[in-house]
Amino acid sequence: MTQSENSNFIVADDHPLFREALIHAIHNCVPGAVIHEADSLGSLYEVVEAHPDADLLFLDLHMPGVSGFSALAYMRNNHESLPTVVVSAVDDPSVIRRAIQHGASGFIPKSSPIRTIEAAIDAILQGEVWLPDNIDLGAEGLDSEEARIATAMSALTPHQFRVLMMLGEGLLNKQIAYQLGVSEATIKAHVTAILRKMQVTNRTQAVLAVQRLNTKEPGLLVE
Amino acid sequence: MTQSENSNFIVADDHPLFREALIHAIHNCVPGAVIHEADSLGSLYEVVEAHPDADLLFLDLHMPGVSGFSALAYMRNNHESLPTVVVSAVDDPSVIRRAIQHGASGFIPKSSPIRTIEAAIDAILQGEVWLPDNIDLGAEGLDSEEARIATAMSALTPHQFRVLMMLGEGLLNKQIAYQLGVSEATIKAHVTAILRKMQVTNRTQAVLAVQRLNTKEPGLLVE
DNA sequence: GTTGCCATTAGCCAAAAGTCGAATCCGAGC
DNA sequence: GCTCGGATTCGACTTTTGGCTAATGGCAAC
Repeated sequence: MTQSENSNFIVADDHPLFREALIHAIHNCVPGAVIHEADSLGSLYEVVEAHPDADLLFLDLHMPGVSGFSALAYMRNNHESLPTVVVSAVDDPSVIRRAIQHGASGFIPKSSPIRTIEAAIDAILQGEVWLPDNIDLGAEGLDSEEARIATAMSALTPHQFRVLMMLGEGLLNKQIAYQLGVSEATIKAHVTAILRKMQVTNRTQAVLAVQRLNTKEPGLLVE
Repeated sequence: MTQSENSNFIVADDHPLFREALIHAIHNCVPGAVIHEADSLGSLYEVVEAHPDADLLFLDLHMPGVSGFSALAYMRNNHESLPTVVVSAVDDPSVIRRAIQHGASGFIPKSSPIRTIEAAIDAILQGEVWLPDNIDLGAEGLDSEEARIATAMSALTPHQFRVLMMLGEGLLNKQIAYQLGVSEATIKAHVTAILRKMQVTNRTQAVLAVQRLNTKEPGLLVE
């Protein structure tokens, strides 16, 4: 019961059932809340654009069109005034830690009991950063390479970001153009811009960079 | 003290210090053991070829040239008679589970005390599958997509496999050709063969497939 | 309004990627 | 020795990428 003067929330999750459950929980916390839904990267764009005044975004890490921290990184750097809570089925401590480091205002595991979820929503609306129990954020900062990629990626325009995600599916320029309903020349222009901003020289490297922001653990490369 | 009639072992790890420690432990278990070392994918090929009669391979999951289960999958399907023990700094239960499912004869976390490592070596030489304590293999089989990729990958020839790993580093055909000392046309031919065997249509998709065999958790895609 | 950024497209070009067919090499088996 | 099949190699050819320029329209800030 935090505020009720027409609070605006956005729930982005591709699982209708869970979306509904979450919305229900939100209504319990904020009776008069207005809630907008998104079930994919595309609809998230639309909803965020249509409601730039939203108070809070509940973001799933896995939706059609995006996977991992890409969307979170992008959101945090392009809509700074919109706090984002990550809602995810993965509740690995390192994933939680990384979500917070990427700017999330909280992390709600999907496996949480409703009571807990409601407590989380309340806490976050109070401005707290809510985390599951037993989570030690630890001192270790974000992998510097990962941070660099996140920053580079948030410099992308919405279209570019979307194209990048599609590159990450192994699609051809031609296929991307068709799916987005624009000419291949446009996609090429976007890709060129993406490569420049990401500081890589070809699409494969761009895709590899995106992979580093997946929910899986970071590089653990040579050490 | 299991056997000592000229046992042959291969230790593949890019960390000299740890390699030495492991060799020392092996000698403690098998006094007269002959040990061959590899510190990269390239040298692993050479050593395995030079000693096809080896009794056991200790394989690190992260070496220059390979990362994740790729090398394990390849080894298991191309040198079936050579049992392979995974030695890794990552000791996540799911990683251990997947290593076994990819055919490893055991899993030794690098963090183990020497005593434990020696016990593990002994056990494995007796033909047992050794695992760290508290590991429940569980019933869940390998992600079917992951299994498909592993199978496809083990159908690759050594050269093709190597090229695939280099694709996974975002290298150009030209760079791969230079590093392997052959013409670009050769690499292109390899790549074409790789794409066919992996059932993908371009290098980006091949790289994405390889990524699925990384130490990180499997897909957890749409669900 | 003007300025600037973004998105869109075309056209051109060089480089890279990918396909095909063919020559060569090499080990297993006869 | 010989043959056979697969691996490796490569050149020629087509398609895809990616860089560059330039022009258009929309939108937001100044």
